[in-house]
Amino acid sequence: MTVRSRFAPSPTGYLHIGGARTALYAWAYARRHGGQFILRIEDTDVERSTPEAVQAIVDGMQWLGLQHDEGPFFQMQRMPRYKEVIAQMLDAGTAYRCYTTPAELDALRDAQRARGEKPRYDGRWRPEDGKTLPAVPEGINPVIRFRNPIGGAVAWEDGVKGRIEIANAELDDLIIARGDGTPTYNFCVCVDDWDMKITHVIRGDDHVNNTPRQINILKALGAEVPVYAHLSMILGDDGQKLSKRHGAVSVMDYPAKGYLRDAVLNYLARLGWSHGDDEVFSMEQFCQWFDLDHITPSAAQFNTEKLNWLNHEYIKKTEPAELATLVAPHLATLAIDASSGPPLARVTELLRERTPTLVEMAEAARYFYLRPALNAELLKLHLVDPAKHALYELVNAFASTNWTKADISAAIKAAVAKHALKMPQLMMPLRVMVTGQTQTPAIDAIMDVLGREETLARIKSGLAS
RNA sequence: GUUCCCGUCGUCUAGACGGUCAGGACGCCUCUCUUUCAAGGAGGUAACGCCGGUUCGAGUCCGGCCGGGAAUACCA
Repeated sequence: MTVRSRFAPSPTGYLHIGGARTALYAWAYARRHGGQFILRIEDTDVERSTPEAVQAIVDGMQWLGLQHDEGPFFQMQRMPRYKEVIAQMLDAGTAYRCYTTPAELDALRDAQRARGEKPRYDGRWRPEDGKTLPAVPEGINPVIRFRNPIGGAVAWEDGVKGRIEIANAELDDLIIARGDGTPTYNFCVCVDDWDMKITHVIRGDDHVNNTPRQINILKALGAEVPVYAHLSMILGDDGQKLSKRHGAVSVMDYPAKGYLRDAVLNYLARLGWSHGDDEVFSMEQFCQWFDLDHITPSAAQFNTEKLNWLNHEYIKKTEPAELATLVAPHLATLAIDASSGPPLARVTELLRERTPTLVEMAEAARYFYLRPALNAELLKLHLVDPAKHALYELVNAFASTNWTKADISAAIKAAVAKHALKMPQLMMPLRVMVTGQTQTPAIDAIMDVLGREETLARIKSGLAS
């Protein structure tokens, strides 16, 4: 049996972080077992589905690098097939027409609730041996209901949660086609999973309650029941359920915030699944290790601090040239022209040790490309008398210094020694004059990258102030 | 209300068979390195929701409770 998993989002908004993790796990499971991963768009909710959302999902999957082997399939394009199956079920007696109106249903449920009962369809149109059905009313388009088994229970071995069993008595005859003939979600899923030969359904926790119904439908269809694995949800940083208000973050927000794809993937992989103590691993490793047994059943809280750490780990490992390509769009966002200064790769090499995200890296790169304004306050603090004299000398020395980090450093150290100063007494004023700030990479390295001409211009203007 | 799911450091988690000082990671704190700040190195802080039961022994098994979530739609 070859494994076939699927990701089946409904296109009602962007691909959010929870959906991304679900997709990642379903994808990894197929990869792990040499199977296929199918993308299916569940767009039967015509009211809420939009083409923009479809595009957003596709874009998100693409950024994540989660390639599907088949699809995307659209449920709206499968209507004839659903109708065909419904006709078959009507013939087979596993489904039936129900003429109860929505208003009647509401009244029924209200009455049941008033009596403290569980609201459910009472089966008034359900055919039974020896039962006389009501007369078919005029002018009502019937819905089609699934004839759910009466006794016993539905049970399955959930890949994440273990054995789950629900009594059929808890399940009523759900509607599988509306009055206008359009099929409903629980039914479409069954037909799709069946037709697409899905062997493993890895999806969100919110579908646990649908599972017994789907299993019953699948059985009525004579279909093979797939393995189900239900993932618990991801909570926001604050422990609250993710929603629009809570940065219910689209995955596409992550590249915009300067996160690397592999870092996001790694973080998501680790959020709810584990492989012993392993924290940092590649997607190749993940695909070899991933299994259902080590998925946590409980909800996970998203932790941006840890994502930042992981992202930084990845940034530190990325080649400067590659980082240059990655950070370029962020520089553009900040209106920094990277062609107006030193090669970007030299800058990223200096910065990668200290910036956890590409956005921070871009911000930190600013003074390489734009001469910083003199900061009077910092100059006053660091450009003090004993050092000032040495700095004037140093500027002269720099004119003939071989412009490499080592030689620049040697020149500074010579000046420190000659004037009996402490290292920071020269390093700090230089740092402030050259970069306009006090927290930067090693100042000799910065001067080297910036170039002699620009560096000296900045120092002179600082000394003259 | 009813059904189902979930409950280990602040956070992510390890935890086959019941016996571990309950381990790792992020964060935080301390020290260290140092050319500022980071990064790095070395330490430290901190958890089995509660109550019973079974057992020589329970995070692990059983029961109850509490807390959180989901479903109970002609949404998906």
